[in-house]
Amino acid sequence: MVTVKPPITEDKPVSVIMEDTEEDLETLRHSTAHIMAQAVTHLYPNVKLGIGPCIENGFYYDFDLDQTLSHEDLKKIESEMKHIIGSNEPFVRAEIPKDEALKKMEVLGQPYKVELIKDIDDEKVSFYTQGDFMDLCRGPHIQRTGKVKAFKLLSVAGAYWRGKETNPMLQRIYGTAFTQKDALENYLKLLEEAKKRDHRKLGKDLDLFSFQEECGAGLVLWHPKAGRIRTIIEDFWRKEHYKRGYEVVYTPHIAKLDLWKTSGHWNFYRESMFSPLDIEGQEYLLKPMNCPFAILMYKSQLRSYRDLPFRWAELGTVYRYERTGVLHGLLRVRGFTQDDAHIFCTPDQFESEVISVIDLAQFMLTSFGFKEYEIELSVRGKGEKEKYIGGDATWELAEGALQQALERKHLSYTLGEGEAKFYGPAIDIKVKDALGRGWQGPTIQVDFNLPERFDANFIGSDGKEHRVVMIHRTVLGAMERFLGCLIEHYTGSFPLWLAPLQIRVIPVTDNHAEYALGVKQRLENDGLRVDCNTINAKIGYKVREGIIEKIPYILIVGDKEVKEGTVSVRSRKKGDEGSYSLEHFLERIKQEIAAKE
RNA sequence: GCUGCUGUGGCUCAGUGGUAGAGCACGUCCUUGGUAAGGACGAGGUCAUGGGUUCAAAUCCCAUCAGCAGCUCCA
Repeated sequence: MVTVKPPITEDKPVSVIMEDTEEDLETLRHSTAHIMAQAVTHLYPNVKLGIGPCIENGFYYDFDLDQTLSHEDLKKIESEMKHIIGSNEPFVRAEIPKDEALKKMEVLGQPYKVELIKDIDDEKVSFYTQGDFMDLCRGPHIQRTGKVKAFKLLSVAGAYWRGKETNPMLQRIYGTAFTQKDALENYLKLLEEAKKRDHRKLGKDLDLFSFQEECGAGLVLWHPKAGRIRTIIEDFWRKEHYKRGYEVVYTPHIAKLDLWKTSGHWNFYRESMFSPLDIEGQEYLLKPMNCPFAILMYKSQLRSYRDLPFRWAELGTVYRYERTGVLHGLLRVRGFTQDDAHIFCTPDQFESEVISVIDLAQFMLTSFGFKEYEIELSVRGKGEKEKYIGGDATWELAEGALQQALERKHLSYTLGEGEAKFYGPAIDIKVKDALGRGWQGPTIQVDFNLPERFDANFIGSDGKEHRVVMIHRTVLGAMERFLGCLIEHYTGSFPLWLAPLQIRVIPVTDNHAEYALGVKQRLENDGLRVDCNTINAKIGYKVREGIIEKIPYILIVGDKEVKEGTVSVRSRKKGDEGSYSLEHFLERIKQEIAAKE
């Protein structure tokens, strides 16, 4: 494909032949955005243009229009785009002195472009023109509009000008483009597939959880099947924590306002907290975090360096006020249970503690089948120190310590500036949902500040008081979000060890019901989760029900099985597998459970 | 919170200014059927909630609640 690129050395445009690469696709999409803007300008001459970049899977362009765009309008815009593509106009690059460009955009009534040009730190600015449409743009672009072979406009949504909440809201049209028609179709199919994996849909279909209007937004009702999964996760979680020297603690859901003032939450986290409750004239707050309780517990007696580290784990349910628009199924809720823990240690122990938490987080993610995740080192943002508690020295120390732990583990990570918590930097691990959106799961946060605010110390070997180091961490994140990610990860087909119902026994006729119930009993005696479908229906029907419910194993028993003392096995993975003795089957699934497959 | 869209029986959805429909699911009965839907009959909805317009509203308007896409936020 050929692209029109900005000049490399000389003051004139050059064309460069390129392979069909990712960069190439970006150029195509960016050019398609320009064509869309041209089409919109044709249809709505008064439009004020914002910006129109390419993004991960396509492009968008922001428009300021008097009327709101509907899906019907998208179709009109699409057909106008097809005209423009059909006319096969060339993209022509031109450089204009900045002041001239400013005048031009003012005359054209394009205030957003004026603003953009003013921010450009150069004497000249570049424009690209195709046909009757000219747009401020750095480039590069494809050679002619006719090169666009496959595109589709996907949605309209509001977006603040330059991403600032105080700026006017523009209408953003999202679209995508590919070099080949089948690539576009594949992408659209992929989106359809992703919809089927959506945990909100599967949660309903598989009767896992619900939200009820009467209950409130962002408050999860865990139905029995999800309850079962959660119990399995929690049991596993507890076992693994005890193995690693953790103790399990429990703390209340509310505490006096003063506690939250001391901890700093009242000053730094108030907008995420629900309003105080009045209890006998005292103000109490619903907890948004578990940490102040842990530190109170720590302070309940004098601590010696000989006792450290303390590793106190807690499945702590917290409540955070989230604005209505940000709620998202199980992935962003208002009440959730963190698989929290607070580690109190000496400065010397800090690094090895962080490393073992990283190990535990990796072990947990691997156990639940997550192979891909991103690690981010979340540090303070530049020039916004007022958002954080604590002095520069402690922050730098903490940030450096986390970074060192990551490097010691040879883990690749990205740096998230301004992503730190208000009380300290963190290592955040993100897991992706069906649509590839990242959600924070495990997190390891250093806190040199709470110990200071609560004056939490230990007696060192020198007999003097020293400030204790506190680590907050989760290795799953929150139970709600984790379940949501699990559902999408497995498309609702949970591995045997997690499946709420592992096995269903189906008798061929009423005559085999007794045998079927016996099989069920036998399997239940071995701790398996089994039911037996004795309803009056043909087995094809019952098998279908079992498949839709994504049950890992369906056992069919009829005359043959009764006579031979066997079960006919239908697995979710392989389908009909023929008959096995019950003992053989038991052996097999016990192995599968142990392997967490 | 902001922009736009949506809200009809358990689920998926159709429908129109004159007092509601389909399929699936559910119940009863017939059928006893070997690996993705056997048949008959039946029950089930104040069309999210509260106002307003109208002779008349589930259908139009407003507000609230809830959901969806995105922005912002969060992380």
